[in-house]
Amino acid sequence: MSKQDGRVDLGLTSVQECWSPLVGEPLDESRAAELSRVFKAMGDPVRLRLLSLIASHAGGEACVCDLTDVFELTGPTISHHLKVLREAGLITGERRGTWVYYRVLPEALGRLSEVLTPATVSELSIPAPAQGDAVVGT
Amino acid sequence: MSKQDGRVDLGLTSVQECWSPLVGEPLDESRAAELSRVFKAMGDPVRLRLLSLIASHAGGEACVCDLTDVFELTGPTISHHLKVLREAGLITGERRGTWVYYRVLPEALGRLSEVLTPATVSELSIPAPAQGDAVVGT
DNA sequence: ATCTTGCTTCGACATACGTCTATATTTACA
DNA sequence: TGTAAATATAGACGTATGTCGAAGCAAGAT
Repeated sequence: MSKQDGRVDLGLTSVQECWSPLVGEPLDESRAAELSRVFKAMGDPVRLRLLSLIASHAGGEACVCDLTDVFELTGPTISHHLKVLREAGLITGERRGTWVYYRVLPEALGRLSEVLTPATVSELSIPAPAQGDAVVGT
Repeated sequence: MSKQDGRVDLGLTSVQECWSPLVGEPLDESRAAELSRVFKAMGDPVRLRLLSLIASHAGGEACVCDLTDVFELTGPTISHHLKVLREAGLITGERRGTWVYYRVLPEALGRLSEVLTPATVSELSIPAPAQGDAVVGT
């Protein structure tokens, strides 16, 4: 994907460290399984909104009652979705008194964005290492 | 989620543009539906590997025959998964002669990473706008 | 023309998933 | 102790999804 066609040539030969895991080299079976579990958890509109509601809630956390009201779904259904997000490692829940508070695990989102971001570092508005090119680690 | 707790305060008051859509404000129903369709497409190990294989293949594209060999799955199944990725807007296919070549749509990955990245910009190694803070557009 | 090869579509099937109601569990409070 | 409120779990049910084999469609080869 470098020299012989019309696309950007970053002048890198040992490129792997610079590219995302996704586009740099074929994902191996186990990493794909691992990653797909997280994406699958986000592959439902209700769960995405839950994630977003939790993340954007004041204090970075939200109790289940805050979340249940937003949807026209029963408690058990919300509880189920929260469990899926929890088991995907995207959120964590803590009981305080009668209520259970959920918050997003930032590392999880971070790892995910790592998978996607570098793929398009040249096309995005993210300030890429400017006279970069020489950045290749080792 | 800014001043009153122990977390990073970027000194921003009108913060939305700086945060990802996901953590900045609750995702509205239609955007969540839209996004979740893409995540759902990536929520399968085979499809993730297909995406990765296409992206990392020489020339940035791969023909279906290149992909089929990698898996112990029948042609129709691979074809089905490619269709899902296509309909999610993640890849595009072009017929040249007998073969069909697929390539990843970089904007799609870009948009996705936009959703995730800024959420953790402070914890990642991505060079964030340095004396930034003033970056808030309008 | 007909055959072959590469890929897609169709139809069927088993399993996974989202939702519900009913029931359990945990904690607070009278 | 008992009752009420907030979540979670269990079980059931319909729909969606991943997989396959068989059949269809293009495009080159004979």
